[in-house]
Amino acid sequence: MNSRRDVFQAIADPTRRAIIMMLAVGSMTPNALAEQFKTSRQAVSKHLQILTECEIVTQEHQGREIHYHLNAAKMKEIEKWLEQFKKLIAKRFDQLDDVLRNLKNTKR
Amino acid sequence: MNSRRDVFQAIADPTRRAIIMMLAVGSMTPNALAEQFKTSRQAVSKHLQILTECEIVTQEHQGREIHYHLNAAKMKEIEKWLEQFKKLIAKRFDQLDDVLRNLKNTKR
DNA sequence: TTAATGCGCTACCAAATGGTTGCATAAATA
DNA sequence: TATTTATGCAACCATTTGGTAGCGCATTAA
Repeated sequence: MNSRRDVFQAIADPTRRAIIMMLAVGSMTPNALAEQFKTSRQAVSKHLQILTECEIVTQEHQGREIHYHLNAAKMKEIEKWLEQFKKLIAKRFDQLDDVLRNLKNTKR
Repeated sequence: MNSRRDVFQAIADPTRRAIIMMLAVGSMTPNALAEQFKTSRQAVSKHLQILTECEIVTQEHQGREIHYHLNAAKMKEIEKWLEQFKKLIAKRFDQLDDVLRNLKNTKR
């Protein structure tokens, strides 16, 4: 309920996912980003603010422009969670294997 | 803004992530799930409804109990997105390599 | 200096979210 | 049959979200 600012929140919005993809290619300004989408500059700016709070993005002031850089390392957290998840799934299949093995052994 | 019901929405909430983890181990009823958390049965039920709409979870009626199963395949979508992302990042590093190579070649 | 540009920030708004309480229904139990 | 149990569902509420419009502040251009 409270404003969780984590990676999962960051990638929950499709516009934000698109922004992340753009910044994965190279740093950009809010205006440059906004031109790529159908949303306004302000909307993009708001997403950038959220992404900054999630520590997925950092600012670099260059004159009157602000370049947004991607903190790719932060994305590792998603990968880590997915790995954990996959480990649990694997364990489940292992248990299934055990069951199947037992069935095999006990069958006449 | 509209109610997007996708995998990314599904894992955006920490309680929902926990539910997914529980179901990764084995199918469970709402009551059994609720006992694991500090939230109410109804709250968990609402999350299960969202997860069902996201097609991450399926129901299996068994008498008066409803067993919720995880559709692990759906989680692949996250993995797929992450792969795409990593490909872009890799490309960026490749470009950086090019730059470095050029610097090396042109330096006296 | 004046005008234009890039951007943040503050309302403001409709819709969604996450949660609670209470009721209805179906199944198991006494 | 009466009661308990498992669950969904609707109503309600405070907060968040995603978006727009407009103001203000630097920085660059004319």
